Parts: sequence; C-alpha cells; structure tokens
Amino acid sequence: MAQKNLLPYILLGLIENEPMTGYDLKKEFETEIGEFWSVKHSQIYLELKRLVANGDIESNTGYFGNKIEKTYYKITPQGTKSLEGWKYSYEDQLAINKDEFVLKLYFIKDKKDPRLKELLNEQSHLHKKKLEHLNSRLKEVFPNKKIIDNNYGHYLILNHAIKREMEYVSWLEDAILSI
Amino acid sequence: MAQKNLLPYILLGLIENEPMTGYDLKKEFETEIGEFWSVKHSQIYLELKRLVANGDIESNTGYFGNKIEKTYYKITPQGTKSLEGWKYSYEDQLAINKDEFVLKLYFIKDKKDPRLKELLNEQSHLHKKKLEHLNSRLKEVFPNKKIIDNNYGHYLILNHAIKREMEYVSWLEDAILSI
DNA sequence: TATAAACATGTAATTATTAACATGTTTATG
DNA sequence: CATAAACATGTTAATAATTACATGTTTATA
Repeated sequence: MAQKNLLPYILLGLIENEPMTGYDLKKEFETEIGEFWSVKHSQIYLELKRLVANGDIESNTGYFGNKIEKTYYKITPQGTKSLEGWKYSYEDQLAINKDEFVLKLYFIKDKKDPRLKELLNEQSHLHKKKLEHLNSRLKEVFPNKKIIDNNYGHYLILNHAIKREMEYVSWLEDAILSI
Repeated sequence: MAQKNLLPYILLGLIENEPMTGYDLKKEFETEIGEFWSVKHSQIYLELKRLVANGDIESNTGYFGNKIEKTYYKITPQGTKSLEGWKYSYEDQLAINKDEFVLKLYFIKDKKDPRLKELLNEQSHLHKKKLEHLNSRLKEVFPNKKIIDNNYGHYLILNHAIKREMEYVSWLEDAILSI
C-alpha cells in the first residue's frame, strides 16, 4: 500500500470525470479542490509522468490548429481500481495537522506577554475573512438540492470547513477576552 | 525571512529553556509538542547540525562515566534573536491544512453511496478517541491556575484542539444522520 | 546468565516538495 | 500595432522529510 503521497489519487480523481491536461489540473487547485489541498504545478507534471509510467493513466497528445499542442490524460481501468481502493480505505489513525500559529503559541509562555493579544487579533482577522469566503463559496457552489446530492462529499467538507473556521474564530475571541 | 521549514524554530524554542540533547528533543515530540507537531528523529539531527553551522546553537559534548557520550545543545544570543523574530512575526495568509479524510470525501459524489456512512463512522470513532485523549491531557498538564498562566500559549492551543475535535465529531454525527 | 526488548544516537538513501529557470502563446491596452 | 500581462507547459535544481540502515547500551526476563 503506497502511503503518504496523495497527489496521484487527487489527479486520478480529477481525471476520472473527464480527460484533462496538466494545465487543467493545475487550475483545479486554484478553484474547487484548491480550498482543501495545494500543490505546485511542477509537482503535477512529475506525478503525471509517474502515473503514465505506472499504467494508471494514458496520455494522448493532440494538435489544435497548427500551433497548440495539448496532452490529455485519461484514466485506465487499473487507475480506476487504484482510485477506488484508496477512496474506500480506512485510516487507522489521525494525522497531526500542522498549524504554524498554533506552534508559535506553544512557545509563548507568559499570559501577560503584551504581544500575545496582537497575534491573536491578527489571526482572528484572517480566520474571519476565510469564514466569509467559505460562506460565499457554499452559496455559489451549491445553489440547489440536486447539486448537493450529486456532490455530497464536497458539500460535507465545505460545511465542515465553515464550522471549523467558526470554531477557530470563537476560540480566538474567547482567548482575546481572557487575557 | 526563512519560511516554510519550522523545525529550526521548534528546536530553538525547546532548547531555549534548557540545554538538550538530540534524544531529549526527539522525546519532546512524543509528549508535549508531539500533540501538535511531528518529525522524524533523523530530521532533528540534520537540523541541529545546521543550527550549529549557522551559529544559532552551540554544542557541548560531554562524557558521562566512561561509556556514555552526550552532546548538549544550548541556544546562542543569535539563536534567541531568531526565535523571537519568528515568534512575534505576523502571517499574512492562512496555510491550507491537509486532511486525507476530507480529500477522500471530495471524490465521493453520490449521497446514496453505501460506503459513505461506513467511512464517516470510522472517522467519528477516531475523533472521539482523540477528543477523549485531549481532555485527559488538559487535566493532566494543567492542574492549576499558576501552571496555566505560565504556559498560557500551550493552554490556549490545547483548548483549541479540544474544541476542534468537538466540532469534528459533531460535524460527522450530523453528516451520518443526514444520509 | 543468555537473550530479547527497549533505549540512545546517529548516517545514508530515497522520495516528496518547493523554488527557480525556460520558453512560446494569447489577450488586453495605450 | 507595439508591448506588457497573463496564459500555458514544462524541466532543473535545491530543500525538506521519510525510510532504511547501523551500532552500541541498558534493562527486563525466562
């Protein structure tokens, strides 16, 4: 069981719906899935090569007009199988989720430290903005019940992200008041 | 401003209190800070070398008895400065926090998918266990107000972790009921 | 007391990730 | 219509992180 590097599954998951080019995939990380995951485009191209070498996807280079050359990737039956295997596999333990701000706080010992409140305020501002953004995403992406039911996983995690930000903000506000 | 690799700051932050060996540092990641961050011990040794080369810490090798040889690291004024700079620096934007389960859900489209509930249940179980664990940590680590006030950052983030897990569990429970 | 398990301390190799470099193509705009 | 900006597509180099390898020391236990 290959672990850790999840990018292959992401690419498979995206390509599964329809053949895509490297650039199409890159753009996915600027919108939809970009809310939950990030990678650099250089990584995408590397991984695509590996997936081809591995037989999980097939490439098809076409010439559009006489200038543009595009390589589309489509998933193979083997790739589909690999994707399914991952999607429904169980995790036996939770990964730690690394948050730089949380880390900083760990090293701020003194409750009376005057800079503490500043940091909390700044963080609160960032998370409020994020919360706002997520709320508008929800309205935008899921305007009706049919879309919700056909993209239920996405709907769930977007709601989760919103609740998480609400928790974050409320925690920070409480912390600010407490000092 | 060096970004990204936060391990140097963690090591500085830990060494700041008292000189420590590589192994001492490794152990920190199994208890206290291990709740919020993880690294492999091989990475610690590499980073310690770099910090020494960079003048942020100094090493001092001593022979205990006639067998054991230990190298203690202590922070230099330059290291302290670097640590302080990081601790009170502002972040301009939030990093994405990568969660494999959330990623999986993104690719599960169909609300009626029978395996969805299984996955949600399994996750719920994991987070309930984690929540329990964190609650007992809180009691253990912060038995009284004095300790709280002298380790306030740590107190705050432990509370945050607890609230986050509560959110996670409640989200999952709602999701399970919704399908 | 032999032997296994856990402690303690690192190095080397592999893989993943990010940053930097390159290069040609449309599209907008002054 | 010249030119800058953004689009599109990659490769190469550098850094970070994980995995595997190595080796000697206590401590527990059969």
